[in-house]
Amino acid sequence: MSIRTAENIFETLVDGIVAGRMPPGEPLVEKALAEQFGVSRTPVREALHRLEQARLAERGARRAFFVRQMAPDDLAELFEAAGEVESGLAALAANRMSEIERRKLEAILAEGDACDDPEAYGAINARFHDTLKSGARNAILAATLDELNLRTLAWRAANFHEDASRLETSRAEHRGITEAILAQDAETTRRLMRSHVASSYIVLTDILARRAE
Amino acid sequence: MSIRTAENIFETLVDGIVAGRMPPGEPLVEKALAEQFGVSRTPVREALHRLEQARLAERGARRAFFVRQMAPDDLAELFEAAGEVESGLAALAANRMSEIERRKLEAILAEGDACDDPEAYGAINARFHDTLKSGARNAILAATLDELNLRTLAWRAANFHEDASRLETSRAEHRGITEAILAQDAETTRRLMRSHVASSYIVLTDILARRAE
DNA sequence: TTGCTGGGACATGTATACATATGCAAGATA
DNA sequence: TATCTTGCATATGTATACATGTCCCAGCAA
Repeated sequence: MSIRTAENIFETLVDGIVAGRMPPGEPLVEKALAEQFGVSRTPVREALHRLEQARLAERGARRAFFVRQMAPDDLAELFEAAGEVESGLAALAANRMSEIERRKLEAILAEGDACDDPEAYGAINARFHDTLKSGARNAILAATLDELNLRTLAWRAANFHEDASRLETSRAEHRGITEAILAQDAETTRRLMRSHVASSYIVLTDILARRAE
Repeated sequence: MSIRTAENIFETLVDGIVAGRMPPGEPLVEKALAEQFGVSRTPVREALHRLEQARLAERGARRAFFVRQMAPDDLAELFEAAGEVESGLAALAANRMSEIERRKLEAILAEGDACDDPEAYGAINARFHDTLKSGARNAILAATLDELNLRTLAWRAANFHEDASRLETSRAEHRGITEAILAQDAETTRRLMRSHVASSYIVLTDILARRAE
């Protein structure tokens, strides 16, 4: 695997941050990264600027780059924002999903019910949310959610891994959302999805609080 | 006014696009812009990449940059997305605005009622929306709306200027939103704001349709 | 001891030269 | 004549050298 383009470098860095290999606060120095990837500073520089715009990197003294560090308040805002956007998408999806997509959603729900492995469930969970996202027929709003989720992912990865205890709750929430969508009840769908995202935020803060003890 | 930094070039280009001086489809060539601004290609290149990320520029053949051209469907999606985000912000604001902010909102409303100049009303309108945006206490969601609005602004500027006929309708919608906020009724606020944004979209498409005749 | 000042180190910012890719047109060939 | 090839024009992509700005620390003075 040879990294030669700015695009590849950007993706590699995003992956490193989202996966937690590059923890918040880690310095990102153009020259060092250039040597590491075997390229000049130019493409690295471009990748770092894109990271900054994606809010995955921030700048400190000497305008130096670092992997972004988020305060707890920022995290609350981030999840709240993601909740508003994703619940908007879900409400649109309730009105617009095709019969085939509704069937697919039910199938994914059933798959989740039959799954006890947290890691596999994570993949099913992603497909559930992706189905709603594409069912909303709004690529711009979907891209907006993706941008926000990239940041929540980065935070989660740096702090904790999937928790099996939440599995049953998540299943129940997904079931409620699915039922609201099948009933084409947009406002109920919106409310339940907002609550679902908020609930995942609460789980996260609980884990952090327990760890702090 | 001497332009020397990438930041300044970016802002200058954004302003040119949003104000409609650089119409959709206009080619953005690194070398030509560099000469025009009296700098090298490097900062221009950086500015163009930022424009691309802000979705104000797009790339065509030879990876060349152009001022972004939006299809009517994209415009519908864009306004729908902005409506979801801004209505979310408004709903949050209904629960969170301070007494002082509520008074300010009423004052701005009264100011708008007493104003008949479309251009001055535009400024008052902006203050109305800004007050809600800051009242929501979520900087991330507010920034998300700003990004989307930059794109709607670019589109509007390239196509039409403020229309006096909509003034009375806008006033009535603002009044409804304000009343819902004073009543701390988040869900009504959300609904009215979504409808308000949709209404401005309809006005825009009407103007375009009439022009096409 | 404390505070100010100047220089050096180090990071990003910019300029410029060269590399690469692609669309287009002209010309050769079937 | 139609098509394929080849070369050029032109745009961005990358490498490298130099410019700029700021933090830090050493050293001197009050």
